[in-house]
Amino acid sequence: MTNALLRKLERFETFGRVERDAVAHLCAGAIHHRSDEQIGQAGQPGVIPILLSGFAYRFKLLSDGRRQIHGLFLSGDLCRHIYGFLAVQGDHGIRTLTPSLVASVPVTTLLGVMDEHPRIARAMWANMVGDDALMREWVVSLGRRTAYERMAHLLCEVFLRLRAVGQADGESCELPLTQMDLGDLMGLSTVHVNRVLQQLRRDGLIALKGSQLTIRDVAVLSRAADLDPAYLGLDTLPGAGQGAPPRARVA
Amino acid sequence: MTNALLRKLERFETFGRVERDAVAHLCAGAIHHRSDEQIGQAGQPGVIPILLSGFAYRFKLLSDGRRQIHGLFLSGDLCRHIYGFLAVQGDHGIRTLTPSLVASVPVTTLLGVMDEHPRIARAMWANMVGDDALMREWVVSLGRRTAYERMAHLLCEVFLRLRAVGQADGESCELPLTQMDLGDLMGLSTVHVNRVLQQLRRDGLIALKGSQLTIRDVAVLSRAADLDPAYLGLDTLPGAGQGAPPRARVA
DNA sequence: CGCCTTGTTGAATACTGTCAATACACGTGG
DNA sequence: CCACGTGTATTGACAGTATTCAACAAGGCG
Repeated sequence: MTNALLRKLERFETFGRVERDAVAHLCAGAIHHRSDEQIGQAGQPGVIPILLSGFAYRFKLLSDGRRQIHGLFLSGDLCRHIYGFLAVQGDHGIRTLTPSLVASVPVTTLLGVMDEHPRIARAMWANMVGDDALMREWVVSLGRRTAYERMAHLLCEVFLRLRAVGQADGESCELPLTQMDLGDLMGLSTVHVNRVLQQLRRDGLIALKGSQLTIRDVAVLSRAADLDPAYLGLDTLPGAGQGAPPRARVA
Repeated sequence: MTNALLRKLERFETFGRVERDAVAHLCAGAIHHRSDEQIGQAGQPGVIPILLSGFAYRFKLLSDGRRQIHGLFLSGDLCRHIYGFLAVQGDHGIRTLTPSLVASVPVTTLLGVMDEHPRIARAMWANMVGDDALMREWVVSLGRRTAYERMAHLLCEVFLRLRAVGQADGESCELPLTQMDLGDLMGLSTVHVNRVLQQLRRDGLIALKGSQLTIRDVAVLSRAADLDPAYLGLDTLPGAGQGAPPRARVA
């Protein structure tokens, strides 16, 4: 299995052997986590967890126990913003959904590598831009899409993101989330998630058995989700071909 | 009137005259915009609009006209992430809510200043961390808070953010949003916004006439909103007293 | 004064949540 | 191999929240 982080970054920039080695080196020392285990504890604020395999999520609990998931991480994802090291980040938790391989990279190390390898840096920043777009899209979904559209949108998003890193098998992919997780992800009750899912099945848009998601027709599902086909950067790659970007130190 | 950006950044770092001048210099050449005018057009991707006075918002439209606002900008706010220059950013628009003074700062200039003034850089990054926390909190609100809590939370947030930059008058502040804007901000219909607002008034938590918002008791309203008192960094200032952070080039 | 935007209200409807019961799958221990 | 327990999925009935539609009021502005 090739390094998931590398695979992701290479969607934005073309790397040479040196860069590939540097990225691989970053991920050396990754450790395995079990399912439903916390990662990126507040205890180590200077460290960025990078998910090399598995699924994880970021969430917040309200005082009465309501949970909202506000980040879903797939292979190759950074579980924290690079500059997030500045903050205590005590306002949320990060947990695995499946057994996962996680590299805990000190920010200093990461920034050092980015400093030395401009192409890696550019890919990293482009990657963050994508994460932000994702976050904005979630806000749009939660605020203005119906439960049905929201679910369609989420399933599309996950499928496309997984496919982008080579983890989709044709029109199928893993979706190791319980209906409760899906609910906390999209602001719905478990029961309603169940009903919406069935509706999507009845409409012939998806199949879902166990944690195996199959999308009958991405185009159709996208339309049902009012998904902007460009937003995941699946056609154009931001940052590419714009010449040398300006530079500045993080701090 | 002192520079709003400077005021904001100085919440995170203590500046000397040199830094203050540098920040002020960044904002030279700011231009006035009228109400309901687009700023930060896609045409100039390398430029970051900085709001020096007034109110603005960032939004996305769905294909059938539904609008979701996913960013609210007050004096001193950057309307775009620093690294956002990498992307086309065509997925959303930014508009003023009131007459506003906006400095359009080229990313190169901004990064140059940050490169030269570490304290400014640190403050900028800390500021971005705060923006991210805000975004996450919005997701939580939209997903898991009731309309009543959501509204309470938003009003608290705006008031606290304005107070932090000296734009609150005691327990009152400006809120130049129509009920329709509020609805698009929090994923509610205009009618429901109206009803929730009235309930908040009846409960004695707020007063709202015209664009003047008065909060009877921030603590009580916070509790109604299930607002985490620490999340706006209103007690502790992230980044302060952590020693010299590591460094890396943006690209 | 009349127009337009914004705010307010009521009634009917639609959507989503809650509660409670049942079914199903999987792993453990007997 | 089966019984059992746990977690997840499914279903129905009902309650509650939020939306839609429609009308009207209030205020600013030319």
